[in-house]
Amino acid sequence: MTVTLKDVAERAGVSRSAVSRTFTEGASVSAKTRRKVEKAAEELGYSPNFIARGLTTRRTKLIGLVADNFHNPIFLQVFDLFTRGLQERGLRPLLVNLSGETEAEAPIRMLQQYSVDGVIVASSTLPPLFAHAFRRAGVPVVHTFGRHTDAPEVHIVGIDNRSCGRMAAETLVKRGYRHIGFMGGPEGATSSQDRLQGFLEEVAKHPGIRASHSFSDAYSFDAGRKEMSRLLRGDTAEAYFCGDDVLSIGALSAVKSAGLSVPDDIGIIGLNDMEMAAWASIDLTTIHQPIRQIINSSIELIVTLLDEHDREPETRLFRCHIIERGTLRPL
Amino acid sequence: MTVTLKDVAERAGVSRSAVSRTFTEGASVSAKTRRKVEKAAEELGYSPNFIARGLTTRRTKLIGLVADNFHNPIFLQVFDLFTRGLQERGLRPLLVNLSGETEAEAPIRMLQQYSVDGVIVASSTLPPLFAHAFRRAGVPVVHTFGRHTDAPEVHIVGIDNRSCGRMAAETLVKRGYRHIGFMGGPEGATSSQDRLQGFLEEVAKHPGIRASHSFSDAYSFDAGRKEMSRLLRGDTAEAYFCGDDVLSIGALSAVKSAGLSVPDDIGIIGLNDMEMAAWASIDLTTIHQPIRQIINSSIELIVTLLDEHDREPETRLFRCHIIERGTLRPL
DNA sequence: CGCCACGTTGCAACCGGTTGCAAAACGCTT
DNA sequence: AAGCGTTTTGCAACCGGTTGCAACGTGGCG
Repeated sequence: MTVTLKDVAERAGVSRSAVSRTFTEGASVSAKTRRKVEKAAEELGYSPNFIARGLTTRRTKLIGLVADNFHNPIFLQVFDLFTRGLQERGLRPLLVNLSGETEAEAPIRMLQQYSVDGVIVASSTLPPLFAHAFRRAGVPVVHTFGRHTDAPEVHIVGIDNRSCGRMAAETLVKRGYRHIGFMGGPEGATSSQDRLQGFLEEVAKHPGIRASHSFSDAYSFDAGRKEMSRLLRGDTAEAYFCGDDVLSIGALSAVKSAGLSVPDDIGIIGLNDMEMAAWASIDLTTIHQPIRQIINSSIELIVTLLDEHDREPETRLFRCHIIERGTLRPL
Repeated sequence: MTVTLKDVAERAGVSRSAVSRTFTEGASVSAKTRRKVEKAAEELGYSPNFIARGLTTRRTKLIGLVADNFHNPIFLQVFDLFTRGLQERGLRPLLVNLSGETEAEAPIRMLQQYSVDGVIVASSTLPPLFAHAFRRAGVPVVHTFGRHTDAPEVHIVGIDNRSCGRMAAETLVKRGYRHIGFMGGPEGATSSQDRLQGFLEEVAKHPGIRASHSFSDAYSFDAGRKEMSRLLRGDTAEAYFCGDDVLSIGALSAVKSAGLSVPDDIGIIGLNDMEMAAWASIDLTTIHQPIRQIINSSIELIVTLLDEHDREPETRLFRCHIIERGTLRPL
C-alpha cells in the first residue's frame, strides 16, 4: 500500500541510502543518482515518512500547541496565526486542550510520547508551572501571553500586563473619572494579577481617585456579564477597566440590560482590541495588544530554540496602545 | 536523556519484549514480570514512545483536523469539542489550516507523511474534493458540516442545509414578509448553495412571495456587513435569511449603521445559534444547529472507521430548529 | 514420576527511515 | 598511465518500538 524507501531504491537501481540522501538536505549525492531517484520517486508517488525519520533524527517537526481558553474569540485568531506560521516553516501543530486541567504531568507525558520538538503554551491563564514542567522535561518551550518576571524560567512572549494596567488607570483618570474599577479575569490568572497591580500602582499616584476591584470566573462573555451585573447592584464605579475585550463586551451587555447607558452612565475600557471590538454595535475603547507580532515572534523563537535547546530564558514584550472608540467619555 | 524500552528491560532484568508486552494491551505477560517491569518503569519514568510504536503497529493515534475558517467564532467551539473529544479517546488532533488553499495534494501528502490514522474535515466551505482526495489516499475521513448528497463519496456528519433553507423561508413567510431575501456565504460553498436551493423551493410554494438572493465573500462579520450595506443601497427585501450567525451579526450592524431598525424596518434570521446570538445586544432569531451532537457523532464515526477502513460512506444528519429571539417581527 | 499442553519468555527480524565508515569511483595532475 | 585527493556510494548498525516463532518452564493429569 504505502511506498517506501526500499521500493524507490529498487526501482531506481540504487541503495536505500542513496534514496534517503536525495531527500535529506545537505547530503552528498551526485546529480545523476539524484535524477534517477527523483524519477523513481515521482513515478511511485513516494515521499519520506516523517514519523520514521524522526526516530533517528530526533526531529519530528511536531510542535505542541497548548491552550486552555476556547471561549474567547481572540484565540481563534491566535490559532489561525500559529497554524499558518508553523505550517509555513514546515512545522505541525499538535493541539492540546487543557481546559480545566490542573496537573501538568499527563499532558507532558503525552507530548513526550509524541516526541514533539517544542511546545508553545498560548495562555494568559494557565499557571506558569505548566510551562516550567515542559522545560524541566527538556522540551523547548515558549510561553506566549505568559507572565513577565525579572528572572523568567521559560521564554516569554507577550505584553507587560502591569504597564497595561497603569495605562488603563491613567486613561480613566485623565478622562475625569474619580471612582474607577478594575474587573479582572480569573483571580488566579497571572495576567489578571499583573493588570490589577499596575492599575493600583497608577491609582496610588493620584490621591483623589478611589479605586475598587473584583474578578470574574473566566475570560468570557458570560463571566463579564455576570460580574458586571453583580457590580451594578452595589457601589458601582464610574468607569471600569475590564481585563479583556470579551469580558468588556459581557459587561457592556449587563450595563445596557440594566437600562444604563455607555459611556454616559458608565465608562468601559477593554484590552486586546479583538476584531469585534471595532464592530459598530460594540465600538469598544480598548488597549490594543499586537497579537500578530506576538505570535510571529513566538514562532521565530521556538524555531530558534529547536537548534539551541539550552538558550537562556528570554522575555519579549510588545508595546500596547489605546484605541479610542465610544465606550469612554471624551477627554 | 530519554529512557527507552531497553533501559527498563535491563533494570527489570527481563527482555525488551517483556517490557513491550506489559505496555501492550492483550499481550501475554505473567503477573510476576509485569510487576517487575512496572516497578522499573516507574522508577525510570518510562512511557512508551508512540511514534516508534506507530512504525510497527501502523497506528499513530494522530487525527488530522482540517479547517479553513478561522474567522467564525463557532469554530472555536468546534475546536474545543473536537480536541476534548479526541483527547478523551486517546487520539491527538493535528491541526491543519487550509485557509485559501485550493489544491488538496500538498495537505494530503503532509498528513500521510505523519501517518495520521484518520482525518476530520471540519468545514462547510471546503470543496468536497478535499475529503474525497483523502479517501482516495486510503485515509479514513469524516467530513463534518459536509454536503449531503444521495450517493456520498465520504462520510458526512452535519445538517440538511436544504431543509434549513426551507425552514427559514417558511418562517419568514409565516411572519407575513412578502419580499424576502437570501444572503449566503461564499457562492462556492456547498452549504450556501444548498441553503439557497431549499429557500427557493419553499418560496416556489407561495405564489405571492417575491424572493431575491446574493452571496457574501466569506462566513464572517465583515463580509456580512459589507454585503448588507450593498443590499441596502438597492431593492432591499423586508427580511433576510443570512446563511450564518456571524454573517447575520455583520448584517445587523450594517442595518443599524444605516439608521434602520430591526425588526421594524428589516427582519433577520441566522443559522447556527452561536453563543453570541443570545447576547442581549444581539438577540438574534436563528436556526439552531446542534454542534455538540454533530461533533460527538463525527468523533464516534472516525473512531469506528479506524477499525473498519472500508465501511461504506454514511450520512448522519441532525435536526435543526428555530430559536425565536428579537430580530424577526412576531407572528 | 513422566508426559503433555499451555502460558510465558527471549530471540531475531522488522517497521521506514538515517548515518558513520570504509571502499569505490571520479577528476586532475604529473 | 600512475598517483593523488575528493566525492559518491553501499554496507551495516541504529532509532524505539512490536511480533512471529520456537524454546522454555510449569502445572495438571494419568
